[in-house]
Amino acid sequence: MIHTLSEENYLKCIYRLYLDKVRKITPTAIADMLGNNPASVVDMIRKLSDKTLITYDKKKGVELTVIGLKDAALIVRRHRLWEVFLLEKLGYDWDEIHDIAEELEHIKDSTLADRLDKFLGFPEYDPHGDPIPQANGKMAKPYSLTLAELKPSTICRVAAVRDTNSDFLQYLLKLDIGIGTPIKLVEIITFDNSLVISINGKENTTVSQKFGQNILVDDSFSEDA
Amino acid sequence: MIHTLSEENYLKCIYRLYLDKVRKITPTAIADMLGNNPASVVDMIRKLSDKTLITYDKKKGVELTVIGLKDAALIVRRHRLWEVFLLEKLGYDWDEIHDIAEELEHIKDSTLADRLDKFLGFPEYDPHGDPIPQANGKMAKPYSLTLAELKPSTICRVAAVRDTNSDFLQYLLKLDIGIGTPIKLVEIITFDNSLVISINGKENTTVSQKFGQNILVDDSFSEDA
DNA sequence: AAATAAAATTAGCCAAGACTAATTTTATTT
DNA sequence: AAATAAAATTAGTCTTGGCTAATTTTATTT
Ligand SMILES: [Mn+2]
Ligand SMILES: [Mn+2]
Ligand SMILES: [Mn+2]
Ligand SMILES: [Mn+2]
Repeated sequence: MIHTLSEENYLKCIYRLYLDKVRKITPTAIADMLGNNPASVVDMIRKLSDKTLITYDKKKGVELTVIGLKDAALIVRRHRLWEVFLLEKLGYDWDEIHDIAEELEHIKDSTLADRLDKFLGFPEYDPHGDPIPQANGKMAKPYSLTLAELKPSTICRVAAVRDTNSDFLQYLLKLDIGIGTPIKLVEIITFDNSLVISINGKENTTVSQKFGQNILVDDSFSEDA
Repeated sequence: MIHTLSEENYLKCIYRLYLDKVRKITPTAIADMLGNNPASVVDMIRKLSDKTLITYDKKKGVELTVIGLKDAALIVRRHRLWEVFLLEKLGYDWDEIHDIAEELEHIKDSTLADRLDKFLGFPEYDPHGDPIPQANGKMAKPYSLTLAELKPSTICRVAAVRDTNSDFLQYLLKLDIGIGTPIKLVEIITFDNSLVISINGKENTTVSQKFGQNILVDDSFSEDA
């Protein structure tokens, strides 16, 4: 079964809410995420239900069916593989790739994703640190611990970024923060929860709580001692 | 100015007719090529005229403006660059790439084509032997001499294929004919203009006139003696 | 429990891009 | 020159995927 571009974007949005463990996926939640009108969302919920990609129940909200879950994962797979391609092969910066991948993910061909995967050397993570779903739709657990949740004096590595907004990514480039960069959380300013951090051993910098909530970290070092 | 997917497909179609030196590009000619209804074509002619990509005059038919010509060439540029990518990097066969490139050519990003061009090593021809337009919209003259037009006993090389239909390309694969393959035209059967040819020095084979009209050849050997 | 607010749904409208059927214009034959 | 055929155009319809405005349903407050 093939899907239209719009159907795929809705499906991906529902998948994201599902992964974020939103207890009840409502028309308004979807509308907010896509910037669409709730009335339009209700229409699409009907279409996706008819295609048995989702179920909808006033009590339970929207839920993905087994087919819907797999199809959504495969769209995300294509998105993230194309992001790797754009960054590694075509030399784009990490703040430029998301919007292009947003179009490339909809290219229809049964073997394209797998060929791209092979060509790229079977990458496990995309340039933003997000895990790439496999051909069977299975995906590794995304990172979930944020910099803002750490205790002071903790040392960690940047594992992924939550936001792929271009402004945020460019800010990170300026701060010299990328995937893998070691960061030490020096202090939390109790007044506004600002974070004093040391990036890669350099002098201290202060960033906002919002900033810290968008950096996903790995605080378990097996390789780095 | 950005164009919709449909606008781009119409523009490309008109560009093709222009390159084929069709004396007067009419709504029916466009409709036939795209498999659309002439009424739909008339609608789109209005849209493309409003965007000053073409002019339309009952006497002269459709003509590309300078902008329309360049934009059309850039769509073809993207199509052909993606075809090279799919064949050389992802390992597709030459009969599989056209339809996928038909979608990829519409991806919108100002630097994508040039980056892809560089990544592929600035190829001059696509896998079907068609010249790839440059970033400025200029393109080398396509090959135009067909196998069916040669005199018997002529030896040539396959330079390009006119048709990118999958059946035709698979037939060529089976006959072991690709771009660059040497072919000798042994004899023309006067009854139905069938062609007796020798592929790469092998024993004679007979092919139809239609077949010969879809093989573009180079009969001037500078490198091959 | 009533009142109020928020969310969901319905109804109706719009644009793009396709179609068919009918009509008008242009070209070809006789 | 008429008759006929072909091509172009117009008018009206359909589907997809948006929208707004109005209504109904569900949740929260008071
Ligand atoms: Mn998308
Ligand atoms: Mn990403
Ligand atoms: Mn196309
Ligand atoms: Mn080609």
